[in-house]
Amino acid sequence: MRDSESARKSQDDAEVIADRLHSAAIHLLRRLRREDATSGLSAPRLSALSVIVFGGPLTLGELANAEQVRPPTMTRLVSALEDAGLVTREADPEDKRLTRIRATSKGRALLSRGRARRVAALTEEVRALASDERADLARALAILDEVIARLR
Amino acid sequence: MRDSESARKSQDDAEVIADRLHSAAIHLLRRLRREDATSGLSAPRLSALSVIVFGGPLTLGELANAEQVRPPTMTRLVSALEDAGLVTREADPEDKRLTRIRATSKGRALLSRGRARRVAALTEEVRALASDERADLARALAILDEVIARLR
DNA sequence: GCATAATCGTTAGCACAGCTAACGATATTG
DNA sequence: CAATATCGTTAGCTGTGCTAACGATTATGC
Repeated sequence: MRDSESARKSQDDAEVIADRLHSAAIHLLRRLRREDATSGLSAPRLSALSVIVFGGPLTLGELANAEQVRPPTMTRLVSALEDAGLVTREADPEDKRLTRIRATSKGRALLSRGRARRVAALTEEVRALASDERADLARALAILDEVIARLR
Repeated sequence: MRDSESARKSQDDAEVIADRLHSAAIHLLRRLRREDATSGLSAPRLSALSVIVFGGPLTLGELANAEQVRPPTMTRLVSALEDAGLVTREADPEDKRLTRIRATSKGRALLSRGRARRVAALTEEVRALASDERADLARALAILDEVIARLR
């Protein structure tokens, strides 16, 4: 294979892979939306709660940043979680502009209890894979995380 | 490692992988939403158009099924594409209940022209990967496609 | 053959997630 | 101490998903 051909092919590959990633993400989320309903929380709310639980208390801005969402969007997500009694808002005594968001015990409980169930269907399918396939997937996810992080 | 440990670990792995997949899909789509705006079409519309262009003329039901979406949702997606002059609806002469949806030349043009641009940022990052990383990703996508298909 | 049942796509109406613009409250700075 | 910057919220828009209900058409059963 000549160099120019090789270069073109690698370029096509990148495009095809990007396309397939895009499509896979769309279809995966459409499927999971349904399963998420079982735990009573939508995917974005669950994702935000997870960050709050595992990332300790955070300000709303930090949270919006972590979730790559604009502040008004995060305000609403947090309000929904607060209404459900899963997180609390408390004013920072140092800087009263800030709102610290903290998970309640109920929020932590829901997350650990729901962890198995909320992506149950997906977990089931992943579990059914051969171990080398699972390894491929895990390796790809590490790569993907970096790709996504670099997309800022 | 004892068998029970091994079994538990593989179970945990499946759960962790499922979680990470979920999270990666959410964040990837949030990032790509912005890029899609460049081509003037949202991700779901682009995805539907792609199926129409490459899958030949389809009925609305077939399309909804292919995209794993309910008929009313697909009706609206198709209406938007039709308003943009990218697809046409035509009644089936055999069975007048059916609507055949076909891509216009404008629709085909947009897709091939926009292909590079619409996931440009993602393509860029994928292209920047080492070739073995790209291979990992491609292999994982094949596995992922099957996992998603089995999620029905 | 004709009434009944099933199928297809649409409409209506709801919930939710994303965005920008604009605004008060608080901190920082000149 | 006045002007400016930052933080979070509110208001209002667009878009995607759903279910329920409905007309139009086709298939079925008597």
